[in-house]
Amino acid sequence: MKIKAGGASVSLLDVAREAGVSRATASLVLRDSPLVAAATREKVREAMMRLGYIYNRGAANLRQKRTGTIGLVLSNIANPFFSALTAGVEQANDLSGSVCFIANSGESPERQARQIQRLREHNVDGLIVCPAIGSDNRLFEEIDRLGLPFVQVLREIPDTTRDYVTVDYAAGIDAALSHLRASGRKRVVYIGDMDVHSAARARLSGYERACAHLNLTPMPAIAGTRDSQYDEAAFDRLLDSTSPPDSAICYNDIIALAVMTHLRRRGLEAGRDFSVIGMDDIPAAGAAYPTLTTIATMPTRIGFAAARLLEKRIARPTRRVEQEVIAPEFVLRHSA
Amino acid sequence: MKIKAGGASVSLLDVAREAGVSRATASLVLRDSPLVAAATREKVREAMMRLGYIYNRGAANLRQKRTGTIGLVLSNIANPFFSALTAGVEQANDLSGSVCFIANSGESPERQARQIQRLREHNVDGLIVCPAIGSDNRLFEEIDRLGLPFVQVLREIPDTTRDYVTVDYAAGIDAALSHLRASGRKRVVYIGDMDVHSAARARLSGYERACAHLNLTPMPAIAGTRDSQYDEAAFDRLLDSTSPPDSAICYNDIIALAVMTHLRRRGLEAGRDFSVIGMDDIPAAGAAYPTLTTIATMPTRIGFAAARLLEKRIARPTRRVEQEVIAPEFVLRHSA
DNA sequence: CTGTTAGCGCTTTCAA
DNA sequence: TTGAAAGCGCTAACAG
Repeated sequence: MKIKAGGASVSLLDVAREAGVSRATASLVLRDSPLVAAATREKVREAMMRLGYIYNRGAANLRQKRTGTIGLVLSNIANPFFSALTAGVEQANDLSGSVCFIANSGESPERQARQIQRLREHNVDGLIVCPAIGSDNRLFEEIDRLGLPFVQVLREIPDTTRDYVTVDYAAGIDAALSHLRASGRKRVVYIGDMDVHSAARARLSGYERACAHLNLTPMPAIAGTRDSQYDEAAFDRLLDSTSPPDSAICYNDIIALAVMTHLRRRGLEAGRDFSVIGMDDIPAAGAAYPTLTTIATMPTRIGFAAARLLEKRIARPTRRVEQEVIAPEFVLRHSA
Repeated sequence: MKIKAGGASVSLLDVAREAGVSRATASLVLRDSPLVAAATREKVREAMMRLGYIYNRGAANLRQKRTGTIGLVLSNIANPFFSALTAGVEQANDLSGSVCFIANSGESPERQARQIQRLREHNVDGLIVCPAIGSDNRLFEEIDRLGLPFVQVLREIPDTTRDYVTVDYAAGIDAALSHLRASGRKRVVYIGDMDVHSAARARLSGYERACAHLNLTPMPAIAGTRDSQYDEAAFDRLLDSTSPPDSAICYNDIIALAVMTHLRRRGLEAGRDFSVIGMDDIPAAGAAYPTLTTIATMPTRIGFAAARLLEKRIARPTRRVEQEVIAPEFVLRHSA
């Protein structure tokens, strides 16, 4: 048994020599080709073991179109919602045998462009992106001009039609408002209005349509910010007005939890005196007191679906564009 | 302006031809070599722009030792703690210009081995691993036999000395117990004892040593499981005993939150009737009611440190092994 | 300062 | 069923 000196890696040629065959034959063994005789295959396999051979995909990629890598570009990895999404992508990848680069744009379009560029240099087979707030179309247009398979998640860039995974927010909000109405609430306010991306707009318009449809009078929405704060003063004014709300549906769980805390400061108990419903079902929602009723937006499932969609696109680049819509689940707990 | 047909990517040779120079010169421009004349550089740069050239690192990597990629193998990406850690790694990588593969072992040593194998095939420059429970030494021995730079985080494999980032749990627990004693608690129980990995053992022994050192009588620990459950029946028996505990320090925040919920069921209010302290400071801790006092284990900082350590190891493979210990922070809220 | 040449480790015709 | 030869896109060593 000979081992190459200096940690230099053993190549297919080494294996071939060791097994007494040509490089081409060894290559066929590598890829389980039926063309090679069982005995030869065995010899080669043994040589690989003996030398501790590691397949060099980098080299193989030079000759093939696919690299078996994809890129996942998120607007904020630290957010538990996105980590669940990542887990979903990872799960699908583990099944398909590809491996995933992760990148964090931190809501910066510049950083996002840099990351995507870097991923392209690494020859990823495709990209899953949750676009940073303020992303412009040009980058994405370039991506599909180049024919790089690409799936958008959650947020849609305007004037764009491509593979896309999103959540049927309207359905979730409809379920939530139905529940509120059934439990006697009549004045539901929406907290966390912001016009930053399609998901935020979809949530608000889901509320508006549900109100119309359930015969509830919509109230003016309370503004929110992209870092999950909301206009507490405006909320206070509304609570002190002559016709205060009796319940709230919030842009996300983080805002909902803040609202509950604020209500407590005002001596109101969420669930009894005022109903609060969040969105996303982050781990903190189940741990809060009272536990937060919320609309679960199924991040793991979103990630899994996006990875599958990307795989399909990579396999057939010209297939028609597909939009997958994940059904949310209404999670009834104690805050509403 | 000519564009290659069929989405075939433009190579450095195309650029060189377009600019009227040789491939080698173009390559130098690519890497900002001072050897090339300003005018030539400009010509080449323009040609790159014109053709929409994308640097192919895969090809470059065939000639160089480094690929500018690292692998991050975690035991559970969906856990918010690890997503914060990932964000830290990403941050360091963004600075150093490398890019990060992410893999999830899901606490399965087999899956972990498969993922690491896959990453090696992609020629990663190094690996950051939080070993799955039950990992055996062989895989890791092989990794450093091959001289693949490698940093362990949080959990230590027995009989091993290599680059390692961990948290000074003992110091955090000491601060927590000091606080409990100062606020009049005398009987502190440890909840979540499990002998699964070094971090779990370090947390329990931190409790034992702090008790000794602060003159508190240690109580028999309540058992926990790796999926963050604990032996509630045993806890009940202890509460009903003749000498019940007046406070608890828990293996992690998840267990601590469950303990608070259980106390409430028994009519006890955390913070007033019984003190509860968690560990890690996950987002849910701040959102709980009462808000959870905890020992923040700084996951982002851990990830950042690990990435830096790995970078140093990659740069100088023979440097002496380094262990970095992150200082935790005691976060005083309302549960204790 | 720029060009020539020789590979990196693999896959892929094509021929034997 | 196996082998020889060419080449993927780049960098490194050397010569000019």
